[in-house]
Amino acid sequence: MKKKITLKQIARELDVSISTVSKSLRNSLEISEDTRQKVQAFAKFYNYKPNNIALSLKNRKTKTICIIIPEIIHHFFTTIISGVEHVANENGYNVIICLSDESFDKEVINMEMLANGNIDGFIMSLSKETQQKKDFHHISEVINQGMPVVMFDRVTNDILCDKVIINDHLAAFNATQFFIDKGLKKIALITTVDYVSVGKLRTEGYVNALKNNDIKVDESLIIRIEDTEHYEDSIEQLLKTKSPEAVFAVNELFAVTAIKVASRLGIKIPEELSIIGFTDGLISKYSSPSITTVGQDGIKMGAKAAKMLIERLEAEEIENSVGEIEEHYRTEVIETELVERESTKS
Amino acid sequence: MKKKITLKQIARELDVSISTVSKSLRNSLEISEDTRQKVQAFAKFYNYKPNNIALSLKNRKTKTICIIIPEIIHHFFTTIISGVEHVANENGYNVIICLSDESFDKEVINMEMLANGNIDGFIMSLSKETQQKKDFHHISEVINQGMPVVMFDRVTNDILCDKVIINDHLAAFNATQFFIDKGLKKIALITTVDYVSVGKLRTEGYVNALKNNDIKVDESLIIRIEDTEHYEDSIEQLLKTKSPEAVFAVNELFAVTAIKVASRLGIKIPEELSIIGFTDGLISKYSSPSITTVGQDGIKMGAKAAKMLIERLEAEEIENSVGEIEEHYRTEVIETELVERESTKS
DNA sequence: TAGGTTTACGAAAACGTGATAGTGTTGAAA
DNA sequence: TTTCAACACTATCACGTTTTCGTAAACCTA
Repeated sequence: MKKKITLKQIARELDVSISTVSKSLRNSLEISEDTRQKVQAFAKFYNYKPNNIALSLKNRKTKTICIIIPEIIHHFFTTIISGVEHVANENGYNVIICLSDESFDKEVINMEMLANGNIDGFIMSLSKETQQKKDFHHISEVINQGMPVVMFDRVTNDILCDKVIINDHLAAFNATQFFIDKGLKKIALITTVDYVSVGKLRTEGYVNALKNNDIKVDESLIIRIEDTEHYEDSIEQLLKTKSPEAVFAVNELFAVTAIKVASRLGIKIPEELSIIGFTDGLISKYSSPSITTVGQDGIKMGAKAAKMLIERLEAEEIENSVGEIEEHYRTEVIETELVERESTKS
Repeated sequence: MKKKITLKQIARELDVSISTVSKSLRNSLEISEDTRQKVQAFAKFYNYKPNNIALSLKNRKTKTICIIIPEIIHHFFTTIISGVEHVANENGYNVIICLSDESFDKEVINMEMLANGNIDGFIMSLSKETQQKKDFHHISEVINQGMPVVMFDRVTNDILCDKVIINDHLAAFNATQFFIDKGLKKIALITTVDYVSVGKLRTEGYVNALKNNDIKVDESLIIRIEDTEHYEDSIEQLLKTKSPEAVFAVNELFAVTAIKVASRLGIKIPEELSIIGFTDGLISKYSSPSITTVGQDGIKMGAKAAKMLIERLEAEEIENSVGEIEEHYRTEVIETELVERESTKS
């Protein structure tokens, strides 16, 4: 077992100073051709590679970014990671992932931990608990220390920073309008409780679409699901007692569950019931019937977020030498599109 | 914007030495009660937290581990991450993820990059390309430098290290035997090309189960799918021309595709065709009919791998002070179980 | 040959921390 | 009065880099 070699060891071995070794390896003109070659050959032979931690300490940057997500066993977040990772790697950055497990405390601990030098910036989506508590001090603190943060999907207006979102409101509006255009009026909504920002926005989009078409909003057609809940029964109740013509579900799981329940009840899809879900994941694609869904491109979203973060990081470097910091935060909107499949009439 | 404060700044501010500050904060008895309190109050007020990078440099360990996976948009690997992350966090470790995208080069680059001080150890599953090339020099090099590696799922015998696997052979054997016990004999296999280690093992398990029951292995009932391939047609061909009674697929996607094709062809499941997949992911669960599958507990597997790695890291610390290193590598086998659902007769 | 310039290298500081080894003052025991 | 210990703190080093500054020696110029 041969441990990694350091500049110091090379210096001792070749009987020159550490500076000389360092300069030789960086091809400084200060060093004679002779010495340079000697050092480089030696370094190559012993497979010298600079220690990244030492470099991080010296340069005050780690070339590592952290992405905090509420859940990883969730196709959407997986695609986000994929997008982030790709862009990060292209720019020489590593990615640390942290899972908040939808918990406020874990989110705080992770951020505080990593903010102490480990990383250069954060990309994050808020946990449910954080959104519920509306406590964002850990985020503002980090930003205050000069570390850039980019939020995506589940964001908040209480924090000023770069953001990447989809237009949840519009997407839900369009999905609902899609039903209406097909002549369907009794449209049910399966959504989350209101503190989940995207759930709330999607609910609003649904409501507005109905209002816009002079359709009365029937609260009994709307079910709001708490996360822990066993929601299959609620959906069954809805389909049985209300027999809606269409169901708009704010995520994949709700949509596929609606399909399961419907087929158990002998309701034909899409003839008797049309269904649109949210998030174009594997489930929607491989379910039978496959599910028409609002596609949100996680890869694009993750890539955008990473790009914004890295741009800010590189900009910082210049600013640091120049002087004043330009704090102009942007909010990027990623477009959605309705992916039509078998769960809706064509 | 107030940047993070350092020991040095506190020292200057309070007009004491850096050592005094450091010791005060670590509650050293060398420092008077008075000074200690003063320093601690000041540090708390300015929210002092030690810089992790500096600590890493000093202690020669980063409390960070890296997990390299071939793909993230894949439920199994996602559960692995989840398992690793959980155990890592419990033990105060951070997790860096790297995606090899099934590419040998990316795997090498990632490892070489991070091996230079960034992390304390690796958890990895080989990329397809690496398995194909059978080139593992990057891994042995890292191990040679004294950095522990734990391999999971896609492993190789060419490298000596800790491993976590499932008994792919036995799992496939049992799944096939399950069909046979139901009186099915014409059993098709949808598998991967042979260089994917797990694919190969599962194929062998299938073959052995047949042989064990004196059923002739019919090569025309076996299709081997290259990753890039558009495999839907091959499956359709198989079902149409061979009309098997059962299909054993070595992953979820192959299984669900077989179901799609079968229902398009009007083949009734499970009456005319039984299907068993591999990996108990969301697709198997939410497909209609839902898919009977060989469940491999990714969370348990990831957790085990993380535990093995961390144990080795903590052991190293002791060894370093004691002397000789005990290199006794273990291979843990995670049990699988058949999750029966609608795609097989009960 | 004195003065200046180039060449080729080394010393030291800095990044932030923690451990080890000192140091000066005080008070008490011999 | 001397000696020694206890106390409360400081100096220094080390981790591995890079970079700035300094400086011998060699060379050139007038």
